[in-house]
Amino acid sequence: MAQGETEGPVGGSAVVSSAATGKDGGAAHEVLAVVFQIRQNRLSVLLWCRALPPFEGCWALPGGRLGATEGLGESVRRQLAQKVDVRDLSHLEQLETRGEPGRHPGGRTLATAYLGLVPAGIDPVVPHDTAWHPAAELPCMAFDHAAIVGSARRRLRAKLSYTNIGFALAPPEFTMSELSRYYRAALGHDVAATNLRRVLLRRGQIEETGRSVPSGRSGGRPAALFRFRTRSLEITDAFAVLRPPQG
Amino acid sequence: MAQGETEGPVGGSAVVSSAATGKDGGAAHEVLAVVFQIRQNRLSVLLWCRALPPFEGCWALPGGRLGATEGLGESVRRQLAQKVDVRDLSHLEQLETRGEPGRHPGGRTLATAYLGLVPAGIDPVVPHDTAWHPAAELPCMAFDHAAIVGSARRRLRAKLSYTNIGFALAPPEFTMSELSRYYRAALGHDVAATNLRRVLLRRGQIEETGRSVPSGRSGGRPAALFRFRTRSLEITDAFAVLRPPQG
DNA sequence: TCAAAAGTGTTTTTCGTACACCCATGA
DNA sequence: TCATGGGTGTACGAAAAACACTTTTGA
Repeated sequence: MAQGETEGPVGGSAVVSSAATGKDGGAAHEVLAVVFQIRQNRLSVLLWCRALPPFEGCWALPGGRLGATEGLGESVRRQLAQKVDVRDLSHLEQLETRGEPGRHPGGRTLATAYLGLVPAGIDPVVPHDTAWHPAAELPCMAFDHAAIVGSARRRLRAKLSYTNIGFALAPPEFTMSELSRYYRAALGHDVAATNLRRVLLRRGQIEETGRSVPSGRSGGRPAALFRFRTRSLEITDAFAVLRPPQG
Repeated sequence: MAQGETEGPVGGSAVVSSAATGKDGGAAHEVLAVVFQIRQNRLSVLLWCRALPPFEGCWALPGGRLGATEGLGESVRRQLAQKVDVRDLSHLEQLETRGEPGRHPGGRTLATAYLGLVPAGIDPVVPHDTAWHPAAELPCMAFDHAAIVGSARRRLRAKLSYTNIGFALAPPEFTMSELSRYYRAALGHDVAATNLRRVLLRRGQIEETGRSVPSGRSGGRPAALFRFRTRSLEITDAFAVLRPPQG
C-alpha cells in the first residue's frame, strides 16, 4: 500500500522514462536504501514485495524517485520515513550509483544506493508488504537489487574493521557478548567477546558505563554494560599497513 | 576548444536544466573524472580552465552530460577520450554522486564522479585549455570540484594500503626507488624503498623481471626491474584487523 | 679506492588471536 | 559447592618499520 507510490517511478515508468530519456538527455533518477539491522543474530535487510510487473512477486529495496528540490541523502531519509516508516537510522552513507542502460526494463533509470543502519533491539513498524530478510538468504530480487545488497554487505564488513561503525548496529548500551554477536552476524565469522573488548577499548571506541546486567537464571558473573564513545562515524584505525614513519 | 562542448552541460545549462527539473522529476546528469597521474614526483590532477561563466577562469574536472544510451563508466571513458584525449587509463572506478540542489548555479545537476589513473611516464597530449595541477595545490576550482578531488585523494590513499592499485600509478616496469617515489607522492609521506619492496613482494603484488637498469653517472649498484604481477585491481591484504579465526 | 645507490639481515614494536586461569553469581 | 558465563593475564605469531651492514657499480 505504502509501496504503491513506488510503483510509479520503479515499475510503471514507461511514460516517465520516455520523457526523461528524451532529447534533453535527462534520465529518471531514483534513490534506493539497503537498510540493515541485526535481528535474531542475523544481518537482515528491509525489503518490500512488488505487487505489479515487472518482477511481480519479487522483492525490492525501498526507495523511489528523487524529488526536484531535495538532496540524495535527504531523499533517502524522506522515502524511508514516508514509505516504510523507518525514522531510526543510526547511520546513512552513499554506496554507489548504477546506470547501465539495461538495468531497468521500464526505461533508463539511474539509481543511487545508500547503506542505512538501524540499531538492534528496536522493532520499527513497517507496512504489511514490507519485511526483513536475512541478507545471507535473499528471496527473488527485482532489478539489480541483489547485487546492491552485496555491495552493502561488503561495505559494512570492511568498515567494521577500521571504523567505529559498530555504534550504528548496537543499541545505546550493551554487554560485550551481545556486541560480539552483532559483529559475528555482520562479519559472517566468529568474534571472541574477550578480544573484541580489548580491541575496541584500545581503539577508544567503547567505554564502560559503570553499570552491569544481573546474571540470568543459570547464574554467571554479571556482565558490564558498555557504550560507544561517539555515535558518528570515525576512522579509528586508519591502516595498519603503510602508515607514516615515526608511528 | 575541445572543452567548449562541455560548456553546454556544465555552464550554460539554464534551458536544459529547466527542462530537466520540470514536473517529470528528471534532473540533468553529468559524469566527472578525477584523473590522477604522478608527474615530477607529485600527484597531479587533470583540469580544464573554464572560459565562460559561471566560474569563468576557474578550473573544472573533465566530464559532461551522460549520453542517453551509455553506462556511467562508459560515458567517462568516452568523454575523456573525446574531450581531453586521454585513452590510457590504467584504472577507473566510481567515487561518489553529488546531488545537492544548490551545487550547480545553472540548475539542478547530478554528478557522478570517477577516479581515473594514468601510469607515470607517459605524457598524453591534452588540449590547450587543459593542464595538470598538483593535487596538493589546487587552483581556483569550479562548483564542488575541489571537494571531489579531495574524495579521490582519500580513496587512492586508502586503496594503496590494502590493494595492488599501485599497478595503475607505475609504468609496466620500474625500479623500487621509482616505485617508492610514486607511493610517496600519492600517500603524502615518506616510503622507504627497502621496506616497500618486502611488503609488496610478501603480498605477491610485484615480481622481478630479471633485468636491471645500469647505474647512473654517479655510480651505484644497478637497480633491478620489477613489474606488478596483475594489472587489474585486487585486494591483497583484506584486513589486518578483525580477521577470521585460524589466521 | 671511494662515493653512491641498491639490496639483505636483524631488531624492535605493534597488534590481534589463542588460551589458560580467575571472578562473581544463581541454584 | 558447582555449573555458568564474564573478565584478566599471558603467550604466540604476523607484519611492518627502523637501521646497520653488505653488494655492485662508475669515476
